[in-house]
Amino acid sequence: MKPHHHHTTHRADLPALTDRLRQKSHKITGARQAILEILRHHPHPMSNKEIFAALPKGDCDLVTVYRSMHLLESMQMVKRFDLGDGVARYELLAEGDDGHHHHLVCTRCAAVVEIEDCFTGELEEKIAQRNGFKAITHKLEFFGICPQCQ
Amino acid sequence: MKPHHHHTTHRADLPALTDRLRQKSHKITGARQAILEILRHHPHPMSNKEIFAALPKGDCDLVTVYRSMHLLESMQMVKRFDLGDGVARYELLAEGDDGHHHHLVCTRCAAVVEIEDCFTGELEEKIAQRNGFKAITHKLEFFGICPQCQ
DNA sequence: CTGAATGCAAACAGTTTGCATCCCG
DNA sequence: CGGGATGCAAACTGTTTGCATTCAG
Repeated sequence: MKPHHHHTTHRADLPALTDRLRQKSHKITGARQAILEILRHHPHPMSNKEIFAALPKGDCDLVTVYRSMHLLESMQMVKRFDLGDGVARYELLAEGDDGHHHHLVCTRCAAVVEIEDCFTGELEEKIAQRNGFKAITHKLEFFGICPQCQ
Repeated sequence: MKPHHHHTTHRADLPALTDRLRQKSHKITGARQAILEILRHHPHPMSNKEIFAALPKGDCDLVTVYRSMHLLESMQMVKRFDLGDGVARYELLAEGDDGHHHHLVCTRCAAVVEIEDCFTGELEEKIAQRNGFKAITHKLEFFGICPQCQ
């Protein structure tokens, strides 16, 4: 039985992460290390502003967070999620992980639960064929009221 | 066999639409009629700016479009969709229709196809129970490359 | 006539960009 | 030392708000 990925995937150590930067000849800067360190300790999607706020005070500029997240996304070291407000949020990806999973978001308190379940590939294939589309992907997020807020 | 809803649902005539405004004692203004008329003739989700652009020149202010769409959404006369960019888009709803359907969006040309299929309610129930959430809903959108763009 | 609806200007939030300076490799 | 990375200011987009004016009922 293949071990569950789950949140252990977020626990790659910092050297392993910076190595991935080095391999693509990007510089290992203080800002990037600090950002990766934040993401490593945070299992749920974080917005740029949240990352910035979590950073040791004045560690880098908010703009640098934006630029870093773009870089990390293009390297597939993080995955971007849209949770319905117009705010980009990111989660660290394990190497080789495509990060395909979904979230269950409380509409009252914004608590987030990771969801591994998904519908079968058949549905996607059917939709692709019927409409002649290729390379189909999907975005799926669940919303509801969490136990605490009920 | 129940007749397919599909886009015929968008074809309610203007008087029927304005009646729904009247019933809730909202005023039937030129701007609102013009906006409803645009939506009626447009089967796919439209952004505020697109609606504004489609309006007979200078028919109303962009701000009025925003305010009108909020009103129509609160009355459940339109449904809001998020297609992944941070832009709100709206589709007219038939009376009593909850508008639950999804879209298949071309990532090259932004063409949109309405999708009626969805996964079974079982999945949602399972997720609700497992996590103790209530009143679960979901947002689901498909992305791919349309026949023309391939 | 009266409150709801509108137009206009301005504020806001999230994000991107230009440019001079800085610092990793 | 050189080019990528950063900070700062400013632009940009989508959206919201305040306020005086207008108009549907």
